[in-house]
Amino acid sequence: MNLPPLVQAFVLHFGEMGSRWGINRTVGQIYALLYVSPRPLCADDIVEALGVSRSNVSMGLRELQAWNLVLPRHIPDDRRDHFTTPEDVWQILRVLAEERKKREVDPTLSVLRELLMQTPGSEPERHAQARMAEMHGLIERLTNWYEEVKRLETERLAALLELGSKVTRLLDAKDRVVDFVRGRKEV
Amino acid sequence: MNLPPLVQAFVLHFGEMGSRWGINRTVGQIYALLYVSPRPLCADDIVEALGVSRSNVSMGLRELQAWNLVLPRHIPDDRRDHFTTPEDVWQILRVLAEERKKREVDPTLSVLRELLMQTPGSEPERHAQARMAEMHGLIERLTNWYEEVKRLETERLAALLELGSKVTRLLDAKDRVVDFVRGRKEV
DNA sequence: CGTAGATTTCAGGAAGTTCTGAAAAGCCGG
DNA sequence: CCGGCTTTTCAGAACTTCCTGAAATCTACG
Repeated sequence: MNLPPLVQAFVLHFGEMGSRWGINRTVGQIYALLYVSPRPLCADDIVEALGVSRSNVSMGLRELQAWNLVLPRHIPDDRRDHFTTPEDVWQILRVLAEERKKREVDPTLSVLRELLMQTPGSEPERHAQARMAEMHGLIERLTNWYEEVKRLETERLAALLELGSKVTRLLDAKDRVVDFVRGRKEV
Repeated sequence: MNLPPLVQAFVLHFGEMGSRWGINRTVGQIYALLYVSPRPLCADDIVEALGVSRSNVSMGLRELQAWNLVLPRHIPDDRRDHFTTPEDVWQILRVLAEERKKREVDPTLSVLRELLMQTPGSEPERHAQARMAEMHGLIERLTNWYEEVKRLETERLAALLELGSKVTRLLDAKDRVVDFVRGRKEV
């Protein structure tokens, strides 16, 4: 591996975290490298920088493309494919959330739906199904929320985050106003 | 494996998803089984139900305890330890979020902080550090939001989810009111 | 204490994944 | 359609993780 120390530390960390994130070391390193790189890199650049085999890089890039985490970029007068990550970290977040949902949540949701359609044949099955319904309900709320929020443009998403739990205070305020108005009508 | 079909399907699914969630098959199955079970189970019950070795169950339970995902429950007149999952799925969600953050986000955050303290020695390093700063900023916003939201009791959390992106409309309304009031003052 | 029941630890085999070099397949200008 | 450059595929080596049975340890009661 042949990189400035700051970059190397970052790349190595992503490699190690890779396994916790369900991607392998090389894929993590490639991503980290592309992320901090000032210009798009081609496979050979990556081989050079990380000191892994050419074919490993090829498979890694393939996987990152499947995740929509890297973008192909054409460099004039160079036949080799080059890759970058999106500039905007919020955009990266969106892609990441979408892909993880697709892989980690959606399959479970569909299995749950299927199992909830069936008729339980015994008391333990009835209980199990009730528990599945609870889980299904929770996941569905979360994904509905996510579907709404993901459409927000960055600006508003940031504002929403900034607000945090204070939102509920805002909600309370609204409720008080509504109550107040109702009260006046009823009087 | 010796389970009613509904339960079996659920357990098998969790086993398969296990690998995507960074836990192994057996751990996933044990969790699923405890989750749908109407009463706490002991290790032998699990061995019986899943058809895996006793020691495997022991290690699985150990890991689930490390994740705070199962609770030991004492059964009168039975020396064996029994385990359940929390009743409340919202509670489960909280624990899950907390543990995943601890394992998947916090280490990166601390590495980023460290690297941002260093002085870049070259132009590529300067660029890399700027990118790290962007990533750090985003993660910090997200975790701050999370820290606030996780304190909400279930009721309010649910309300917040229900609201979804409409929050921003509420925000807009507030802004309009503020602008209006300001306008009147300035007139 | 001693002992029966319960749990944990651990070495090593099974299963799964990651990585490599070599060979095959694509692609493009001439 | 040839020849050089690039990318992909793939079999198997290297490595990692998972799982088991056997042995060690723990624990509570008589």
